[in-house]
Amino acid sequence: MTAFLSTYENKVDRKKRVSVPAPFRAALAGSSFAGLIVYRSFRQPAIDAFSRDVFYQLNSRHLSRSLEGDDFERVLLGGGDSMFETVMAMAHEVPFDGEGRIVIPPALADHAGISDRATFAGRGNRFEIWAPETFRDHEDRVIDALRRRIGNGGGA
Amino acid sequence: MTAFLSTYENKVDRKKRVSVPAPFRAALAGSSFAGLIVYRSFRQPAIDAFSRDVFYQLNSRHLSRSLEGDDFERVLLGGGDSMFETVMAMAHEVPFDGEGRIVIPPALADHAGISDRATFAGRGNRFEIWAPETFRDHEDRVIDALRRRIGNGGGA
DNA sequence: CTTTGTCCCATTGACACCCATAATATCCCA
DNA sequence: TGGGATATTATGGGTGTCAATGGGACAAAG
Repeated sequence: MTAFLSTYENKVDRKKRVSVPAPFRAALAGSSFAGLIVYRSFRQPAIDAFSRDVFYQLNSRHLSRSLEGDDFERVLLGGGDSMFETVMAMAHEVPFDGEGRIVIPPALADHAGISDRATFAGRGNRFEIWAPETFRDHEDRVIDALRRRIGNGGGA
Repeated sequence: MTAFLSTYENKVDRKKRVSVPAPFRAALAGSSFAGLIVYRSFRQPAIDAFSRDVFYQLNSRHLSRSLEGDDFERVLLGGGDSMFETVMAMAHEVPFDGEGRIVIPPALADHAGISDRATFAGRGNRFEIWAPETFRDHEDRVIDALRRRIGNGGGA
């Protein structure tokens, strides 16, 4: 499976459309659905985005785990994993238009503070969508923390 | 896999292209992708370069580890491994052209201070790209430090 | 009838691909 | 061993293609 790599910044046009970077679309090719799964990030002022296939894979894995444990109650009634169930309810399916653009659901754009530009940040198996300034600040802080943690050991 | 050895200096042409030294390209032969993964070095004013295959292996291991552990929260929320995620976002995939050249992403060239010439320094499993003067200064200092250490700590 | 969203087509600007040349290293054979 | 032939590299530049963006037409919804 291809990974989501690198960071891209694109324009949100006046119809609220934004191009998903071509390399990310390529990583999604072969998916049963031309589009994305998105939801509000729990930890950050950002949007989490997945391939629909990975999402479905997660779901079936979740189901088989309950079945293997003969936990019929759980399969039928749910519960016991509110995180999982909450995310499923929060998720939006957003389709591509003919040019590979999406419309970010207003509630999510709001949460991320996205208005006229959007940053797509690859995270391997998924990617995130941010307001550009917010993203820069956030990454600067994270990189600083990492640099402090690894020190300049080895230096050479 | 062959290692990246020795140091080469090449010209950056007016289209910002620079030839990757042939021995380094040879070391990358057999990769599924004719090109490199590059990102800003954490510690130095330089660019780190990897084989793409190494990167993708990292990623798929990362996912399968989470799935095998049924760690849905980790997959869905991310945030469990900031080094991994940060590098994924910082990384650029740069393809070779027919002649084995790459275009260094402007942000990275800037970070390394590269304008019209670039130095490729082999580091075994990876290599680095520097501005020539910066590289010379840096190596001088490192070699000096090493020499002092050996001289004092002694033995031979 | 107005509004919202989807589809389709046009524009532009960057870059990947192509070919050409020069410089270097390598090989082969006398 | 020398010297020319040959392959491989590094470099320069033109051009077609595709991605990103903009906007209009049409359909669905209120």
